[in-house]
Amino acid sequence: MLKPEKISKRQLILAEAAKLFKDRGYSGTSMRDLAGQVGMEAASMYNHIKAKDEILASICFRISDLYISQLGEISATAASYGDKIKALIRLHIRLMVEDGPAVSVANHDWKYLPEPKLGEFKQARKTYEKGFAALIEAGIAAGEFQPVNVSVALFTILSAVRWIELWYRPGRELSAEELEANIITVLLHGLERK
Amino acid sequence: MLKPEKISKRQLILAEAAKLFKDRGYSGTSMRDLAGQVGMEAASMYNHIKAKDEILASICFRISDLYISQLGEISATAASYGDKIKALIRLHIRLMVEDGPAVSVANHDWKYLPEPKLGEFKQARKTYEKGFAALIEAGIAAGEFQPVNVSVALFTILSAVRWIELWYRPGRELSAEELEANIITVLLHGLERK
DNA sequence: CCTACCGATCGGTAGG
DNA sequence: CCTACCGATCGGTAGG
Repeated sequence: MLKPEKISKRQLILAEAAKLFKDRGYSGTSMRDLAGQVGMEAASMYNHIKAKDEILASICFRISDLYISQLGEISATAASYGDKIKALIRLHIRLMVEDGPAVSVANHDWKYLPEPKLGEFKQARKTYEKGFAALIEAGIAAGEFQPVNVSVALFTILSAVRWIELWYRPGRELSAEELEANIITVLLHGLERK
Repeated sequence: MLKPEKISKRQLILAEAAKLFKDRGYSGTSMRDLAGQVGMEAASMYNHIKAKDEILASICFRISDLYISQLGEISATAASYGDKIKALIRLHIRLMVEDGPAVSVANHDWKYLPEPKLGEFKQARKTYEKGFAALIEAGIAAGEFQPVNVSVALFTILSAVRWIELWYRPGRELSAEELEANIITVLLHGLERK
């Protein structure tokens, strides 16, 4: 028999955990902090989750799975490399706006995963980075992009979109669409006027 | 009477703390971890520092003071706005390579500062960001830069240089000079070939 | 889902 | 700079 209540309680714990981990870090968040946010005693949470690090793993891998599957879809389209990069930038911004705390945890707190989860996550991240880098490399080979160092281009783009969660507040002054357009301008066309 | 030994012991504690905070986070690093790294008992460190959070504050404000004073010097030169931005990018890369762990702590662990230090640090960061933004704004007004949203340009540049410490290993494949040149190309000229 | 509790570890102090 | 120790809090379990 399915227990929909148990599933949603677990989701609630994961969602509140993402918010707390984002604000105070994984080590800085106690199971009692989290229990208070969820509205139960710390001991009761163990009916829904196995351990503190299982919460962390669940958040991190949900996000990395999402990114990897989306990258696959975007890579498989017939668009130009410039348009594929733009689609990836939009993907990052959209996920950041819709799922901010979890994205933040996957970006910063993954290092507290215990082995072997830590190794698996690093592997997943490397898979994503390699797929992204392959698009940049192909764009250079096709003459679409400048012949820059691929790692520098990759991490400049990734860092620009990852840092959004640290300063961007939706609605205030800049809409998500304007944010996308401006980041694409800076990264693809450059700050300097030609 | 000056006690040069005490001063250098304190510096040693601060240097080792920066490395541990970078790797495990502030909350994830215990005073016993740190004491082990320094080569003394946890209790003995209190002869050199007042409290754990005083270590954090010392690291964070040393870095923020450095950035603010350097920004002032660069702003005061007669260079073009493009050259001023380039000089700031080089400053960030140089400090990252020379003082990586401390820069990393100032970028990530400042949020664990207790009040009123937390407010002071946020203020210092805002001062730096406003000075940087003023250069971008002036560059746009002078027709040197494209009319992009200033916040987007500012944080795209800042994030690109801050993220370097998470992936760049000096010497391997890419020298610091090549790194500088490539980042400047992507950020100022854009990835797409014109 | 709660009460009661475990052993371990935390930042920090007393006293020498 | 060390030994010895403090009260608080940690992640987690037993038992209901």
